Amino acid sequence: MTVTLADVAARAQVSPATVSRVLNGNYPVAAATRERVLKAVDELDYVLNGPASALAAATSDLVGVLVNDIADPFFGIMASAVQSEIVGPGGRAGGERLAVVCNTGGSPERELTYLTLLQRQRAAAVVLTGGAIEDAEHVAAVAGKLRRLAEAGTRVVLCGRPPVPDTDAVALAFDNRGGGVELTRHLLALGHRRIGYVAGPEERTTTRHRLEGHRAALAEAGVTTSDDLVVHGPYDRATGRAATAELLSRASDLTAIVAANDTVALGACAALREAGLRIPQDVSVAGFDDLPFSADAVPALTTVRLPLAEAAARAGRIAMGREAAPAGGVDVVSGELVVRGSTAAPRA
Amino acid sequence: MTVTLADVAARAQVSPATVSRVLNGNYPVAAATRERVLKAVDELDYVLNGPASALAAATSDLVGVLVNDIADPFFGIMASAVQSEIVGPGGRAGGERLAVVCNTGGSPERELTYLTLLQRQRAAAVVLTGGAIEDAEHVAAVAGKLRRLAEAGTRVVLCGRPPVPDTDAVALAFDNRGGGVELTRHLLALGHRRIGYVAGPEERTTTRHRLEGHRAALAEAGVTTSDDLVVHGPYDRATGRAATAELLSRASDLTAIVAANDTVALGACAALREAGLRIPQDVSVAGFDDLPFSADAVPALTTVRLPLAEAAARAGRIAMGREAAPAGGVDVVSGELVVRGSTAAPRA
DNA sequence: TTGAAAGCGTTACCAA
DNA sequence: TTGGTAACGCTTTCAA
Repeated sequence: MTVTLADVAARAQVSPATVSRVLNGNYPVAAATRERVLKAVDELDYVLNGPASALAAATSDLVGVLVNDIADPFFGIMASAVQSEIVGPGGRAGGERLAVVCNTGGSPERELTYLTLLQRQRAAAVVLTGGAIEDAEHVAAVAGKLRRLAEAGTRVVLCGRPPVPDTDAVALAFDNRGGGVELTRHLLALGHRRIGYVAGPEERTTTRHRLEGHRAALAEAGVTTSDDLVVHGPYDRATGRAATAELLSRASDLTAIVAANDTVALGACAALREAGLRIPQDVSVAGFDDLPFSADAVPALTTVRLPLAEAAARAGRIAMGREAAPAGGVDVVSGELVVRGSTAAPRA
Repeated sequence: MTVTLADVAARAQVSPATVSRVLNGNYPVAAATRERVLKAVDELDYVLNGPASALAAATSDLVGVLVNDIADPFFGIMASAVQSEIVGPGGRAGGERLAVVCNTGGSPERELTYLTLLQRQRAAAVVLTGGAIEDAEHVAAVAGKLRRLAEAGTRVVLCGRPPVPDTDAVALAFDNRGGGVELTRHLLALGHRRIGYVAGPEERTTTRHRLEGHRAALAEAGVTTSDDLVVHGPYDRATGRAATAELLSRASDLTAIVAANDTVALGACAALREAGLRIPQDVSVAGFDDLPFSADAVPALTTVRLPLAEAAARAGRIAMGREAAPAGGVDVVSGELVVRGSTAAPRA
């Protein structure tokens, strides 16, 4: 029914082994023979059987990408960056790897489930993006899974989360704490003193690090604040909106708000608009990340640019072995933060 | 090195066949035996070999999802909806299917390449999302590929694009023309007469249908327009911005702009802001789609809601055979359009 | 440079 | 209900 390697071999008058070699291009084959084989492949409209190939070679051309929320443009960009970088060895047409995007929704269980599923697929590599959950038990479980994956030959890349000990996983960490410091310093320099903070979900490395940076900047400037001015929630627009409304009710003298990420910042803008406040005249909004849609669509946004897309791309490259993994398997991206935007000084 | 089915069988004192049956749960096995097997699986930390399984069963648990741009929230939502619906038969934990998200970037070649790659993987299903490219040669090539995929047992779902003849692909078409009519009627009812239109890329079904609807609504109201008021471009923010600037320079008396989708609408808003115009007081912006971030972040946006996420979810279900395919394999979603938002009448 | 043949780990059919 | 055992289609030594 379906065309197999053997069929191609028969038509090209060579052995299956030769056809395999031509197709994989990793073995010397006489030019004339190659032509003959390629011709047969074309005539029979042959398509390699991936599973069979993966079974025999003990590795597949699938690359898993774990994201918290694929509907969030942030992760979409990450996924896209990874996808564009995972061309396989040789880089010939059709020899590309396939990205398996796994939506964990921030759930620890699903994270583990997907890791198992990818292990089952004998994935060539797995890229975990976004902040890690800070639960000792879960961290240990993930570490175990990653170790097992690595043992089975799967390259592991952590993008935007801290390295995992005892693993040869490549870690691309972002300087979230430094970003938090810089963002808040920026607002302080403009004269803001009452600053609300819409933080991400609790028990997340990104949330904690960014908040730490925020507090450090305030302390450094001798500005006192209170826990009242911090509200936690998921990285979505609804949270930004509700949290901002809550902050306004708690402290009507706020002049600025820091949002955990761009999506949250958009929600914050919506809440301010609904409250009849103008941005940035009445309240300035500053957000992390640098998503394309926020940059000029919401010019009031101060953006701390964490070069995530580029980093993801680089992570993909590292994962694919086209670049040596840095010593220790850890590579911290930092010092590349950019503060910009059009936040304004608080009204006199 | 790695644990195999045979190892589990040995430890549980049963045959490999029995272990396979327990794992697949699609065959009667004595409760006691099942327990024993499950225990062995757990103790050995066994993970099924996907490729081997796929080879033997002649089908994999991968589902391909083709999108134009995964960084666009629109497609992120589609991908997410599909992902959440593709639980395999039985629906047991760990028995889930994996979504392979393929970023075509709107390129015909990549579309075909990915289709081939998915064919190679013996994907269980393939979901093509977004408008189709209107090039005869390419359409024929895609149709051929889809036919071949179907022959190999892959379920094919078209989501947001027209059905493909001579294929048993399930098509979920959106009423783009109807949406276009409704959107423009809404603006006309508000009193707008000079309306700019930022269209999507040319040679795309969605672009053409939406624009046709727009023109039909104008004609129906006896409003004359000109090609000057239509600018084409990719579905991105930059296009919305540049196109809007262009439209303003061509016709300074515009009072409303229709954007091809939400992303483009955000860009249009940015351009208006840069031009010193207010939304919707000076110029109203109306966009297609209903992305979460636009609804309240840009309250000036009139939204024509094409229930895409739901449709994708439904498509996923159909694809998985949990729901009978409609007669003829075609299902047109229509009559569910909702016009809402806060566009305003033009200034007197 | 090419061929022959032994796996790779499951599934599914046929018996028992 | 369970076991034995051919496939499944490819890769990869080992020889020639």
